[in-house]
Amino acid sequence: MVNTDSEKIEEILTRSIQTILPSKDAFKKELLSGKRLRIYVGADATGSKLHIGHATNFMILERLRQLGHEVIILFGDFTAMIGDPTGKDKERRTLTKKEVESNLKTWKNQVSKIVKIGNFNNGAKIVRNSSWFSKMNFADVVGLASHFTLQQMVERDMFQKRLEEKKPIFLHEFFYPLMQGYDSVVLDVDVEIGGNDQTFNMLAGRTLQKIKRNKEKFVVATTLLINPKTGKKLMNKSEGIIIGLDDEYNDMFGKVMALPDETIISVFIDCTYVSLNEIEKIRKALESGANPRDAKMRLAKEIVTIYHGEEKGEKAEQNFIETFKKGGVPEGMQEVKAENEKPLSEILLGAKIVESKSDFRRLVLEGAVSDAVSGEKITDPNYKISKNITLKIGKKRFVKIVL
RNA sequence: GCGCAGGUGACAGAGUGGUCAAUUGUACCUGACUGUAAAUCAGGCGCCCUAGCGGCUACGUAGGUUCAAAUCCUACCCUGCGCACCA
Repeated sequence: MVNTDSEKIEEILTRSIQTILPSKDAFKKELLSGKRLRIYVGADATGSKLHIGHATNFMILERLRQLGHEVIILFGDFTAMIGDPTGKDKERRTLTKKEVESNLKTWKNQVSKIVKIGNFNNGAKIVRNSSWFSKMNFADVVGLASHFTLQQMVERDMFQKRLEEKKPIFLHEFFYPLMQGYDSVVLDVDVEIGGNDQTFNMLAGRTLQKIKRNKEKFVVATTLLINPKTGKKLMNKSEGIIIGLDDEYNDMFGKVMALPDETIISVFIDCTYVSLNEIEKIRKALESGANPRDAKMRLAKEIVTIYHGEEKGEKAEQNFIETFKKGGVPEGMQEVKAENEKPLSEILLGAKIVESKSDFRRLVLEGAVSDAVSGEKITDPNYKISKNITLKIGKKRFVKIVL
């Protein structure tokens, strides 16, 4: 039986949700009806990386799962094999089967930190869309396309913009909404949850559900993490910091600390389990002049705890205090094995810590490389390794070189 | 198919024979200041080395002209706009 606690439902429908289509009331009514709904979240399998922006959707999914609804997580392996919808990519990379498999594995591992997956009381099911798309033939595709008009497609903001700018729009880009929409039909879902940048695609699924099954599909568009100052998306490759769900715990903690202050509250809401009441308290504290750093420390700890457990959360916090407040050396840093008398530049290049020897050279000349223990700077770009050494590169990179 | 415009570094966008490894902005990196935040200031931002007014590779692709090409010529590929085609 599903839980129809009105208060609980109201909270779920408020937190991190921007819009619900056709309407929040209609969806709430559906949830209150006691009917067990089938709900899904999809994500492309392009890389194995999921970040805390994705987590928002999975958190909502999990809340609904806990109410007793049927929950599906869609692994977009087929969509990934075709390429990126923004069309800009020149070499569309086709993933091999092996890559897809390994992506799925890490992906599953990350998602399971948030959503209970598996064959026990109401665990989430994982599906992949290659299982139906790879079987479709061209006639099927044309049939699917016949449900939409050019005008509907072109209405989309992103296309409008490109039309205005006279930038190319490739035909295949119209297939992404179609494919995503078709996922909904195959899975016969009642609800889809996704970031608000996915609204158009999710609505395509709503349209198709109506046509194919004469059935309503609710679209839940969640808020994206944005930097209120620049208006740009956080967790965006061009904006810098991406906090991956499988980031190493110290790294994760550090990345959260490096988030802009203005985003603290929204990250609390969208990426943690801290109650809204408590977040409100934090917000008020910040307003009345509390040091944002402390709020961010709390935030970082909460987030690390979700993905690495409480113990690591504590540890990351301590490490952070040791390293950055007191200027010490963090625990659990990357270790690189090296031969005696080997130039440091080669060692670091081999470990992909620097991009090139020139890069290393620049860093040395900028005074960015030092012995983390003694604090002594390395000033010779041709420095050869002769003993175990712990290096600090810039402010945040630490490496231990072991002979 | 024809005509016109265009293809430049992560992105945007200058440059139209030498002084261009390429103006500028954003992003990014480093230093100072800090709270591994922001703002600000300073520097950097293709690769290699024996580090120099050094070498190599790069302005869609392939050739060519020239002492010298991102810049000129030819062919090809790709994009936009317009015209034609409209089965």
